Amino acid sequence: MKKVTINSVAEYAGVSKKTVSRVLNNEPNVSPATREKVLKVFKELDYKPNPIARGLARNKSFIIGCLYDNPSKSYITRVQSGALEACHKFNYNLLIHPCELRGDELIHNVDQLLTTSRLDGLVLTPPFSDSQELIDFLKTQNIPFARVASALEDDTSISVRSNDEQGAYELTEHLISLGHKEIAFIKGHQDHSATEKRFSGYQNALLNHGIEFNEDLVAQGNFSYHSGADSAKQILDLEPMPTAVFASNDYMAAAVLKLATQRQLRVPEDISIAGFDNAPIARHIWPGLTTIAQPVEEMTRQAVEQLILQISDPSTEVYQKVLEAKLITRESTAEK
Amino acid sequence: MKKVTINSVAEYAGVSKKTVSRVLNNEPNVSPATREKVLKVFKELDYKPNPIARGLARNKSFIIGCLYDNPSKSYITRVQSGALEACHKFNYNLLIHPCELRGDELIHNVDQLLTTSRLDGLVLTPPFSDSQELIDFLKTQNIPFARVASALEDDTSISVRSNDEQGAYELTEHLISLGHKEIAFIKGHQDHSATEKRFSGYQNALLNHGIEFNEDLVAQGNFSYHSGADSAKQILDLEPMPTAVFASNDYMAAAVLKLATQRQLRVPEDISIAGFDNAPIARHIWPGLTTIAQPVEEMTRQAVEQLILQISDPSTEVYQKVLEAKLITRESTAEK
DNA sequence: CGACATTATGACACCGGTGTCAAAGTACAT
DNA sequence: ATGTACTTTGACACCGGTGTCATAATGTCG
Repeated sequence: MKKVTINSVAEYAGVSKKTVSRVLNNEPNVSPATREKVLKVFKELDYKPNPIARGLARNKSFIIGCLYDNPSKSYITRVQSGALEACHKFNYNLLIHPCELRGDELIHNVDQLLTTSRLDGLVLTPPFSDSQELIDFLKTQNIPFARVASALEDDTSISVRSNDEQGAYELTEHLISLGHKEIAFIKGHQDHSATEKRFSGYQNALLNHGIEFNEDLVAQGNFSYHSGADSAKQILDLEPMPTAVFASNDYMAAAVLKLATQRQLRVPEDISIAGFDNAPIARHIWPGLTTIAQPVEEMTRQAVEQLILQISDPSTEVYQKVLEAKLITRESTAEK
Repeated sequence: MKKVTINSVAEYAGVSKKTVSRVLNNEPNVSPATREKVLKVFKELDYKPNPIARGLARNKSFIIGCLYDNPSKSYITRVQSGALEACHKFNYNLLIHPCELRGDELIHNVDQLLTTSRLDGLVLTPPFSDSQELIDFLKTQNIPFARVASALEDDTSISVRSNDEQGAYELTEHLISLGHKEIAFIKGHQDHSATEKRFSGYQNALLNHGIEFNEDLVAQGNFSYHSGADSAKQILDLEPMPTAVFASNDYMAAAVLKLATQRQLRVPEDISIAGFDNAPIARHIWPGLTTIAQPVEEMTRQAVEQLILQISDPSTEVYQKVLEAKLITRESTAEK
């Protein structure tokens, strides 16, 4: 079986390569008769244009890269799923590239990625979307990129995030409205801008409701389940024990719930627990976790969609958007 | 800033394109002096070969595609992580492509994928690795592929799986050894070959220990948490209630645990629960789930590695391997 | 030192498309 | 019939590499 290329199609149809190319790309100035004829040959020969050849000619790959370094599997898959949705809408494909934020390796690693696969653009997810160093590098490389879920101020690059501060504020307010005053807080990873945002949401809610902020109630996590387990120990060992715990994501909240249950504490009767993200685990455990739903897929979908628009027309205005986060109450929080 | 291509390098170094190409690919027959000179120019101009051009000339993309349709996020990320490990070892990249098994769309969808991105090979994960239709199609397309975690017999394609039947057998035996006789079973998705394997492992263990198989104790799930919740209801409503439940994966087991806890049943005192896969959730909940650890990353890593070897040398012998599954006991199972 | 093998190098076609531009064809007004 | 504008088409260069093959340079040996 011989390969079907634009040349064989042209020969078979009795027209020039260029005319075939015109039909292929729906370009104008092809007579209906010719177009018809070529299309028929496409079918007959089952012609499939070679994307690599096209890529070479147009200097495009129709591939978007997705960078991440995140312990949460569900977060990653949600990001991927949103990105894929946008990609497929525009006939792009998605290449995934997990790598580590830390170390001088990062820039080199990304450079390597760009070298080995001509990506048309890059989606950055936290913590990369917060890395000024990486952003600067990508600008020098002149490669389009979009940032997801980053609070970092940079109005020259596409950014879609959700309102972390607002979300944390609402959740804290929810706990306060249930009568809680000693509300412990588990912080996220220091490299994520969301970490500080969520923390200030918590602090501001306390402030506005006349509750004094107590540093002893704050534990430093890093978004991983493991760090949540450590923080849980620290918090549940406090005397007096706080009546509520607000963890910066659901995995850490799940870790608190696990330890609490192990210690025969009743949740929410003895202690209320809340998370952030509305990860699947939040509803896979009992009691279900009160949390803040962050529209991860939607953020990524929009970011990638805008990225692709930016790629096709670099003069497109830079898109920056903040989506709403939403409180979801489940069984893990209750009146004090 | 002008683009640095093989031509500019050649000109600058005062040699021909071809010589530059030789240096680039570490081909022999280049004098040390020339090689040195060209390498120096690479550095000076910061030359990066264009992978697309190379791809066109060699008819290769250095990209592997990964196909999946799986409700388990952790499974997907584990698959990806194993695949990436192998890819990066050989300087390949990974393109992900979730799609649905059902419907005539599948073949068309995959065909589309192959058309829009010249993949060098494809990794199939369940249920695709079990789809004879897809396998046949890929063979006609002459595109190399490797199957992960599939019990489907096909010794002409690369396959790495774990011993599902053995794993299920051991787990069931574990429950029996704890004194359980009424052991409910939740089956997985019908399209996965692992589903039947795990089921027969369960049945054989019962048989070999003189316990009569009782069809009423079997519920049909599909590996999703949701289906686990439905099956859990069915099983926990049985009278008398079984003393143990073996779910075909950890998500479904977690659903059983959740419902049991909701109903104030004590696990494992009132009922033992076990899963399969050793997904993260198995240790993120309390009590931790007794389960079977399946080396998902390792399976995928080996599969992709072999796939790449196959790509570089089609005469390579077809690799087929069965890895061991391992029993992990946690707190969710105990003496009857 | 000449005959011959071996190594080093470059010219050129090629991979399969797209972009540019000129030429040919067609429509319509004068 | 002729001029003009517009549509349709193809020739050819080009994207940035690799493969083939001829030729030039070097090494080896009697």
